[in-house]
Amino acid sequence: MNTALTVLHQLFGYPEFRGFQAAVIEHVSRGGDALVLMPTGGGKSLCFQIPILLRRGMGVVVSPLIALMQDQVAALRHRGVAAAFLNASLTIGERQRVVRELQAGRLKLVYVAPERLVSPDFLALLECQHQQGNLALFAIDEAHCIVEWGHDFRPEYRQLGILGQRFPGVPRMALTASADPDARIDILSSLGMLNARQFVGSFDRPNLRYAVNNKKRPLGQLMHFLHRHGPSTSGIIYCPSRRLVDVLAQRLTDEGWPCLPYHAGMDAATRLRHQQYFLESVRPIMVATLAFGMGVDKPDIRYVVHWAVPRTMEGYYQETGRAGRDGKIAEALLLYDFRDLCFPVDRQTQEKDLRERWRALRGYAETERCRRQVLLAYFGETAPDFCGACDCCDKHYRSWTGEARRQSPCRSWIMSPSRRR
DNA sequence: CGTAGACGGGTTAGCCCGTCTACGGTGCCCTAAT
Repeated sequence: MNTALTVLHQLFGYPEFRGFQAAVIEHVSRGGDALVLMPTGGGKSLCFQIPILLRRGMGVVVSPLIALMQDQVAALRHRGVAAAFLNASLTIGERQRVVRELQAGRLKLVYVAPERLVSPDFLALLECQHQQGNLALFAIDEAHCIVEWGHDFRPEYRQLGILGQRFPGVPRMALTASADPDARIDILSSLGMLNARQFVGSFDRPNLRYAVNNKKRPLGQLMHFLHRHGPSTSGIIYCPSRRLVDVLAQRLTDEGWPCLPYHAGMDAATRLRHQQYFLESVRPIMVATLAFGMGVDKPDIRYVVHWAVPRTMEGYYQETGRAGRDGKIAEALLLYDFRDLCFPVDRQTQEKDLRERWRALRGYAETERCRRQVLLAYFGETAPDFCGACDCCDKHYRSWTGEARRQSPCRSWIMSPSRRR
């Protein structure tokens, strides 16, 4: 491990490894497969970058977004590492140049989307390297995409198992910040990696305060919340539809709040501009669909509000997890209406029992117990009965009207998900 | 669940109204035709 430590010091400039980084790196550098679960900001990238640097040949990193590839490659190049990405943001000429470098063995890391990775042309390229013993490692970053996107949205995510068949002997890792025990099994079986060693860190984010308000007059509740935080505090408001994003952003703007909309129906230039404004705090409130967030690394986001229940607990954990990266107190508020639970049903949830998903979200929103405990229990983690920092634990917590936090859980008992089809 | 758009029936002018159905939200990839 001395060499890993040397790389850490000299290339990345960190004094020491955190958590189980060193254990992962040792295991993978020796050729083992691994599943790594680490909260965002826990240093996941190092877990595959260092083994790639230590092993012979080139590492292939599967990444879901061009923006993520660009960020990571820029950071690596800045440190003098021969890294590149191969994707549609490059011109044909640039792509050809990257391919030539890859063939010549001059690249240490290459980042690609799953769509390209499983294409016959790219597999043939890798085959050639494999025969020369030049494949160091496959890393599937943001591996929860296999579960969340692979079923209907980006099916290539479920074809990555081909790596184990085509390139035997090359170690593989899957890395993510959110996967419950079922999702972990799904990821590993889909990749054909059930024997991989699992490294599971704690999901707890101690500086996040969780709260749920029953949704009554949501705009009023939101305004109250925003006033409490003030106009120069940065936050994200997640909405369930593009239309609602547009309407709400306009409404808040009319009321004088410095906010901007963000969703995938907007043109690329506008989206980029709005993201830049948000990161630079010129417009500290982002009203967005779930399109906004992956790869957004703004440390001082002080709150995340959900206008409606998100689609999954993983989604809720990821979206709220974008607050408080700086370690200071941040708030996660959910405006809960039971009826919002009933709409987002997609193909993925047919596989993982709909009732299960439904029960988890409802259980979180309606619990009388500590919300942190409920959230962590979903990810298979035990936690104390009392965190002292969620609305259930904090006796002084009052919802926007000042009423006691405990409210009757609307019409919850009448309907059940089985009513749907 | 809520909503928007399509459709058909009842009429007799261009149109209102009820009912039914699909959809909501994510991003890679430019793989064929001028």
